[in-house]
Amino acid sequence: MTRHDSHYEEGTRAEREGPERASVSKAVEDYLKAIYKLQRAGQVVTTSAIAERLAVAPPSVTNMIKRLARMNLVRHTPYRGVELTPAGEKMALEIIRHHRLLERYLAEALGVPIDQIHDEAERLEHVLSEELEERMDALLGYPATDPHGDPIPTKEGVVATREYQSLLNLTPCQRAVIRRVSDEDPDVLRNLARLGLLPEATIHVLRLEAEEGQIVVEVGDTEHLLPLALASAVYVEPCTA
Amino acid sequence: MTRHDSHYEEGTRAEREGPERASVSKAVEDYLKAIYKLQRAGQVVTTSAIAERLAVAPPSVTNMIKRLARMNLVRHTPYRGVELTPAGEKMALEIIRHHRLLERYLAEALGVPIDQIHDEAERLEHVLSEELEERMDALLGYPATDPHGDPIPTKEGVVATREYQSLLNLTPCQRAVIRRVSDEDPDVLRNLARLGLLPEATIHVLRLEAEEGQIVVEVGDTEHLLPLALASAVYVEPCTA
DNA sequence: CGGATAATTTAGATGGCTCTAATTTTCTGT
DNA sequence: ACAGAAAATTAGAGCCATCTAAATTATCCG
Repeated sequence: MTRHDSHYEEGTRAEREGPERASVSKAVEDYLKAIYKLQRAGQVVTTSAIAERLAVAPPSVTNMIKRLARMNLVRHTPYRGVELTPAGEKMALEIIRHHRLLERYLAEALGVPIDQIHDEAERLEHVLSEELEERMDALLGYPATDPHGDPIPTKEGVVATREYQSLLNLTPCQRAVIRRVSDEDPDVLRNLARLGLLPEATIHVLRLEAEEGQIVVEVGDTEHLLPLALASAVYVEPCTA
Repeated sequence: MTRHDSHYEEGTRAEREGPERASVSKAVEDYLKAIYKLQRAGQVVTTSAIAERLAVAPPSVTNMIKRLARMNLVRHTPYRGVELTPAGEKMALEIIRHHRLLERYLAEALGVPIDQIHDEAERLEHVLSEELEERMDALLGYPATDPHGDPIPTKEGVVATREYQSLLNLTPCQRAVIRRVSDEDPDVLRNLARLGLLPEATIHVLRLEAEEGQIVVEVGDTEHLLPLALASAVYVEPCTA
């Protein structure tokens, strides 16, 4: 009866919270990741925030929250919001690690354009084995960040968080190294890539255009007028020289 | 209301049989693949054969068959068995293409041992985008077979089927090139790999041991006594010299 | 050819994840 | 401090994919 081995992998096993290996559905992983990111962005994580992030109706969230609470991945105070337990946070970080490692791999090994890697990784992250994770990690030389500049959590769940300042804060004549670009909007990302405005690039602020925070920057040998939408997606570390 | 975009992707859309793009659940893909393989292995595809292959109870199969029939992926004659429609076969071949391309990629680009590639590919095949498929294909130089020697269907759904004879049919002193190894049993595969008995290897049959079809073969410079379990998993093309 | 056996299907249930509509609770502004 | 608005939850439903138990249909053999 090999039949009974494979069908109850999704969730049921995790409920008796064995320390074994938590096989969990894609939906659960998506919720954990969303909660983690909202939590990290400050304040309490509300039902509606999760709903919006996952493009799901609020009652679906309430429903899932209850399941997550039963699995001890989340602590829920009704009407008050939700908080990851250590177990939940660990799981969230594993998924984020998968995601960011995949992004790096897709960009580096397969040459996938940076504005597409997010969506690809989004689908792959749920089926990446530890074995493959390890192989990709080694092949890439154990990278610390993904192509957007976001830190890749370690296998132990440690995230090297660093805050960078917005490109918008720079003043004319300053030089800076791009450290992170927002991965929110693929369009923005595609345009940044076209202009060479990606992490590790050095830029030189030439001047500010009066209206609406537009900035003229020099990258390599060419100068570009950056609209607000682009400039606000770029985070930099000013050169101290 | 971006909310309504993403939730009805699994199956529901395919039911109104648009010629657009069939987003289909993992389960549907698994059934199609199973039916394809059983169909190809000859005879009528029965409910119980599918059930056994997928390690699922027969009523689950009946249930899914009805859904597949509604989607026009399968023709079902109650109590008589099932047959893929052209649309169903095309879809099955796409998945098999994904699977075999992934196997090749995992082996070649990531160095995953041959006895593990099947299970990895099994999970990845359902989330591989056309974009990534194309990139992997190009990177590998458009390979014709997977590491077990099974043909990779083209994007158009053409499979270059070739029949090879079993190693067991060879007679002493014959030389042959291994063309295919069965991917059924990972253990067998691991042992074959350990002995260098993989596709493209040239072997030399030294003699047959009396009992139970054991065979002594030379691979490279060393000779091995192959138990039946191993020998029967190897398919060869005899050298015509 | 007809009854026993095997295969298939129907019936009915469950769990996961989603939805809308209705209700309850919390927040907020005057 | 309270009424109206906003947020969260409950209620009730549906689809997918699975299960077990029971009924039906096909097959096979004496």
